[in-house]
Amino acid sequence: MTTRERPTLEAVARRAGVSRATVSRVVNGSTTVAAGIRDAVNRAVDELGYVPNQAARSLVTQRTDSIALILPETANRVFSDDLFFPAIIRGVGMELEAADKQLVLMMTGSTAGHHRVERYAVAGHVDGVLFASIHGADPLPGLLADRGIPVVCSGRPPAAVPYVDVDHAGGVAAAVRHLVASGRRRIATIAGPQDMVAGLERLAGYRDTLAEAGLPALVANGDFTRESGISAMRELLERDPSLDAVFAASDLMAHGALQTLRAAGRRVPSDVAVIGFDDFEISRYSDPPLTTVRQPIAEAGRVMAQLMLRLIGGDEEVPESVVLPTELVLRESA
Amino acid sequence: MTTRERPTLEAVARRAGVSRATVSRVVNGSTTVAAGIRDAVNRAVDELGYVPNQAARSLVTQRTDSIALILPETANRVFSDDLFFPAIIRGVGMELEAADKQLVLMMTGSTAGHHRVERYAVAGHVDGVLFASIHGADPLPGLLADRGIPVVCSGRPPAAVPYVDVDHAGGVAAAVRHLVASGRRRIATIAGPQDMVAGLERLAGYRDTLAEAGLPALVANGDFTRESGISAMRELLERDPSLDAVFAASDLMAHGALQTLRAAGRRVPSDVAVIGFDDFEISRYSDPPLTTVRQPIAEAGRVMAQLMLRLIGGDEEVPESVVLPTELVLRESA
DNA sequence: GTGAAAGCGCTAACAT
DNA sequence: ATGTTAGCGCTTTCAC
Repeated sequence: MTTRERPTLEAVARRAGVSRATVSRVVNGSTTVAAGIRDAVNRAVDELGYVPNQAARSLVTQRTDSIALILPETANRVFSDDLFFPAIIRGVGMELEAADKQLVLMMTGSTAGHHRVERYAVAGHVDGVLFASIHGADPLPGLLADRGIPVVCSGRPPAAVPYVDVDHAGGVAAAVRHLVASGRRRIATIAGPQDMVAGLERLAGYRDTLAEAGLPALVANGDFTRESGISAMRELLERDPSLDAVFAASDLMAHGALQTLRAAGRRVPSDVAVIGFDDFEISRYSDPPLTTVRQPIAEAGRVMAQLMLRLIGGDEEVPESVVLPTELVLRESA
Repeated sequence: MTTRERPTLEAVARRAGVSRATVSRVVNGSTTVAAGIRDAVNRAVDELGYVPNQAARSLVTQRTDSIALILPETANRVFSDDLFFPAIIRGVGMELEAADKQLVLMMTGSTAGHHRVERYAVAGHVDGVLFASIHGADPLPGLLADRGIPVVCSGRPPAAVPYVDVDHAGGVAAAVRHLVASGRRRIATIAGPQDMVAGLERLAGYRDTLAEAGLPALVANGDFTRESGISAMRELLERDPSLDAVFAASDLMAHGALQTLRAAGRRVPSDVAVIGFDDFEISRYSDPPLTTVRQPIAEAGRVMAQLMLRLIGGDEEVPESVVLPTELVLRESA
């Protein structure tokens, strides 16, 4: 390892024949420096390959210019073929890049991970914390907010912090109404995890819309994964062989349902209509292509990042919440 | 914003009636502190909710306990349905978590991003840098290494830095030999991008193994994406309608090829055998399920992280490279 | 417009 | 075993 000595402000100052203060001004783009001196300093910076030491700078400015995005899941879950996290990371990443902030990704499936994140944020490693999804009554967002750390959540959070969400109820209502309108009468659902806002609200939307139409509910539980979709669909077929439609709270579960239906000899959509939720790429390539509710996940990520930047910027007018629209996308499965 | 004052070492010391040095010792787990004092200090820490300021600590220790993982792609590419990056992130993440190091993910599709990363690393924000995949003769790994920053790459890098790779040639040879052994004689390939080691070596492996068997090569170019697989397969069918097998350098391209073949009325595997490379989940769910070369991507990530930890730890014996085995996984498509 | 000087909060010699 | 002291590299008043 070369472990070459990094040049300091001091070294640049000596080389340019000025004081440390002046070098600092030039490096930070202050306008009150004579052009000649500025050029001399810049030359010295280039020659020495000087880059400011971030720790020293943070120590005095109390800023790090980086933002954490917390994914409260294990790495296995975050980077499964569930494309929710990738999308939200993409959205947040684009926005932060534009603002020249560094994105620090943290996965916290374990309790130990949870603790690490808390310490990390409180230690001042980041200027703010974004939460990508929340399970149950996770205390972390509230804890950090109490510590004075700017926090923004995706999905309604258990604490009073700003959040961004999508219109689950509206999307589900559109899906279920579409099924009803096309003559389906035994409409089942495969619900998402009931410790997450997305799971809860999609199930509630299903129940409400069915009740509105005077139709009975039929619910099996899943956890958004394909495997859970496969087994939930089996359970549903067993409990009501006459069902003629199913709304799955995620595309992956809908995809699993498709497999179970095929294995059971049911045709989609003639025997059973299927609708998913997400509009991931998989829904275009499944057999048959999946009718689904599109939710703007990357957009939600962007908006989260925007809110965070405003919080950090000391903006007083930051909205408490932003809800983005969803949209039913019709394909062959329903 | 509560922006509550964070307690400092000084505050804890006053409260516990000891010196700052003693508090520092307790906080950092030094054993040379009397039990009574240690308890008093810990009590003060708890009461005040003290957490060490990371910037101050880094400034003196010259360590940050975080490691960057560079993904030299746009966010769109990293988190497409190409599961290469997720797998490597998972592997790296697990290993670093076990070592209590923080993983900092950075995507650098743009040139601007490239520059940001260089400054970030040189500014001492991280103790070392991992590269997840390299395009062409990317100068960044070499640049950072020259600066004295520990670097580990995935895939043979353009500079003399330690790297981890998988046995592309061996996997491809197994695939092509399997096709030859099952009687195929017009074996085409859909190659990966030729500015990446993985693309180059898989194509070379294809050419070598075919030459060995005395069969002619037929090559179309792709970029690992499904779309490129679709169009490359069209091109191949046009150039040689009699082809009876195709080896695609990625599962996604193989999946695209499957679609084109179906659209063209060819049956798989009876008319045309198809083999992919990756063994992503998609290969189990495609129609028909895909024979493919399994590469241990997550494992490669783990090994990268291990090498990095050893570099940082000052280990003299760090190997220059580690090559992991690949394996042909037989399914219905070939 | 530029320099001198005072810390930011912490760790690590060195004394005791 | 504990305290004293000297910085780590930078930004930022405050003088000039």
